[in-house]
Amino acid sequence: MQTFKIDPSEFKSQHENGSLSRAESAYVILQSAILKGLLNPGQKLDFETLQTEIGYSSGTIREALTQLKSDGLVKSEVRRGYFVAEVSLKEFLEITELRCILEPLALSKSIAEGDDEWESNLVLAHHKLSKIERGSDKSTSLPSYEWPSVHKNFHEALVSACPSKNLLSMRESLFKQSERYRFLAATMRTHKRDPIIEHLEIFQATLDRNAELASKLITDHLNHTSEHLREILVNKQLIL
Amino acid sequence: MQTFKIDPSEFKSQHENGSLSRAESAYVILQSAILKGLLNPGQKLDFETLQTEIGYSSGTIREALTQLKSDGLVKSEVRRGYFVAEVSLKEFLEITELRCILEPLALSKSIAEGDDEWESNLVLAHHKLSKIERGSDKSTSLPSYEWPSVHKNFHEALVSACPSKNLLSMRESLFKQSERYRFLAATMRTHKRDPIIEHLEIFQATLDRNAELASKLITDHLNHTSEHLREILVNKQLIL
DNA sequence: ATCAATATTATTTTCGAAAATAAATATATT
DNA sequence: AATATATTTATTTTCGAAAATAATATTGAT
Repeated sequence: MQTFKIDPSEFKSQHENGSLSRAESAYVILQSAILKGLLNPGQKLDFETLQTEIGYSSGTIREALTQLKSDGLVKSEVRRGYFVAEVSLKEFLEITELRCILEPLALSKSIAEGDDEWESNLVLAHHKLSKIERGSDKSTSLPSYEWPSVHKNFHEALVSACPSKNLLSMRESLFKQSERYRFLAATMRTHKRDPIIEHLEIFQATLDRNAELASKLITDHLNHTSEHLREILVNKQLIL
Repeated sequence: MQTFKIDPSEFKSQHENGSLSRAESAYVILQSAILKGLLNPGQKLDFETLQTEIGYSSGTIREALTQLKSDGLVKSEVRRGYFVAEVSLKEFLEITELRCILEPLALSKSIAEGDDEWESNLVLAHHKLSKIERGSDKSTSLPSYEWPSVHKNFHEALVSACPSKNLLSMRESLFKQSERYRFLAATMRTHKRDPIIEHLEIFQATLDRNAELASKLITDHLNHTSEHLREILVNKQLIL
């Protein structure tokens, strides 16, 4: 019996606090394990192991896996069980292409509809991100473990005023999948100059309510990051 | 205790034949009931009723509901249970707008990649559709109960060679949601002239591998159908 | 020794009862 | 009578054991 080296404690607390059901906790735990690469692409996910790792019953685990499947992070075959979804360069490029269509669309709608609350929330989100990216929290250059969630937060704040729930959930699903490739490349080098400037420019164009410019900038941003990741992934021969 | 008037027999057989798990059967049964409007928007879905209607255990029902939720056909609140998703004109227009972006994209890719098998499959699908739409099966003008699945099949055949699984699953999800509004309007008047011609034109442009024209035609098609449905829905005051 | 048929083992899938939680009702207190 | 507290009832959520199915190993026949 293999072990997955998952540490459920940080997520389980949310269940103890009553805000999440157990199935949801299990979902969050597993999702994080897959995104972070603790579970390898293609790996079999057998209930026995997952139960002992996470602690919940088989039925609860099963519900979490069902949800993960709809995120595209897990695949299943009838009466064959569940597997971590595979990764490929082809898929990564497809995801990027779709993001380049949906992100600017969501952003434009958000810009058109965003109210004062949205605006201040965005200012806050960008402030936190730029602080971390400039490493002003601490003078150490070690990549902040918080960066992924703060970065995610900023991009979510940008589009959060978009009224189309469908669009937002598609966007979120693609964002999640991209995160997986980012972790694979393990390039949380937030001290690079380009992304910092790009985030700032997107932020400013959005506050200026310049949808056209903001759309162009976010598309460029996605393409740059994608190209950067692609190089690393191909060099490291992590995906084919 | 309410009853839903669901007839599970037609879908259950698929489970008996071994091709589907029970949870998947339950999923298909419930999905169909929601799409067809047998279950009303906003309606509470309590396990007891669903169990007696469909016959499977609560755990199996629960798994089906989890999947339905990711299709956007069902919503849930923690420890409050499951509900049929609401409908609204606003959402319908959003769905149409997204379809107008994703369908042409998927179609273009399909045209670029489609092989001979795709082509002959498409010819067949269009043949079946046009046969039903012209009512040549029977001279009665009663709307064929098969039309929805044949129509769905044709649109699926168009895009089936698109290599992006993500794009296809988003497209499918939007298609499903649109179906709901179509059933609501209950306008399976397939004898109308416009949609028949439109299907034919899309079909021809696709076979000609004219991605640009095919894209334009499918967008127009979606907008026309949408406008048609919108009128009916608003007139009947089915959605606000 | 090879292949087919059968038995064993390992996993997934399903079930329905138990625990946990929320809603509704009743009781007590001011 | 109105509000707060306790009790009951109704539902959802969780669990782990039983049934179903697939994978593996064993046996027997050619």
